[in-house]
Amino acid sequence: MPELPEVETMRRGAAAVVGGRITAVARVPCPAKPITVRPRIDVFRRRVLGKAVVAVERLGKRVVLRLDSSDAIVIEPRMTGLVLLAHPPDREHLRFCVRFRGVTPRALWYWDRRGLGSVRLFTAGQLDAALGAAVLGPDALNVTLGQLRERMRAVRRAVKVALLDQRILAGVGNLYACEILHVARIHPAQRCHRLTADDWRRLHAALRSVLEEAIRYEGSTLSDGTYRNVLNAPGAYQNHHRVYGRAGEICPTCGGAAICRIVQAQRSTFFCVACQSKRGRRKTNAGR
DNA sequence: CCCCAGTCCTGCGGGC
DNA sequence: TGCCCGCAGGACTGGG
Repeated sequence: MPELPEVETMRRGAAAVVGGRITAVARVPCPAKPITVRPRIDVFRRRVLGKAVVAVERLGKRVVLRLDSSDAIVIEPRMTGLVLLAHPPDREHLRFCVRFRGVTPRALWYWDRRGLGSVRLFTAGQLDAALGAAVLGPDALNVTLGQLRERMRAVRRAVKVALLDQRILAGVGNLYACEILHVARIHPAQRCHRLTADDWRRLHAALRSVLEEAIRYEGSTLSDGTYRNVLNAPGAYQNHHRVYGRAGEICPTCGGAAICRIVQAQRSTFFCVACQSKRGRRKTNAGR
């Protein structure tokens, strides 16, 4: 489930193709239902052949290859997509290939077991319309405390659900939302408009620290083993998860309570009732 | 505004 | 032992 740390790891790896000139693009014949590629492959090919990659960027949970034509190839891995420069986990789920001259490695692959992801070619204008600041919130790694507070405070939803909304903040998914709220000691069902000034400060600090720590470990490879970096090596942050997937285990922070699992917006939320009490952070419980 | 259910998709593991 | 169902959830859509 690539979220910001996994996609950032892909981006850093894929930056090796900057300067390369595209010599071929192709869908890879795959027994499963084909992934979404837009526009049609013949049009896609005509627009990118001979163009050079000038930058590899990340937009939320997407990898963007900027071309010298001002077009951009946008790879969206969704649940099980991988950007690879070598050694795919298997051949049968390879979906798309871009070949280059002038750089090593000579090819970039898109691999996707479940095939929920996509590869799209956008003009600069299309990219702004689809993924510009009016659509996608500020990046979770760069957002300021003030931006975070103002954007999230505008909704009355549970803080965990709001963190997953890419229009409010880009990059956080289910796993890291759980981890961030645990470090921030905020109850995931707490409503955004009820958070205190100190809650916002801790949330902002935890956002940065958890995401940066996860990037240092090259993301999380869960028990299904899907997530890999561009060289097909697993991440290591799963060994440092405090709450995600650990229902019933003792909280590593307080050592005094078991981690609970609840469901919010049809997704699993893991948290510690002791560390992340709704009442515990407040000066007074009057009225509750 | 907010919430929910359904959609896409495959692999895996729990339960019988 | 083998099979089936449910679950995993990111992004999106439509209905209440």
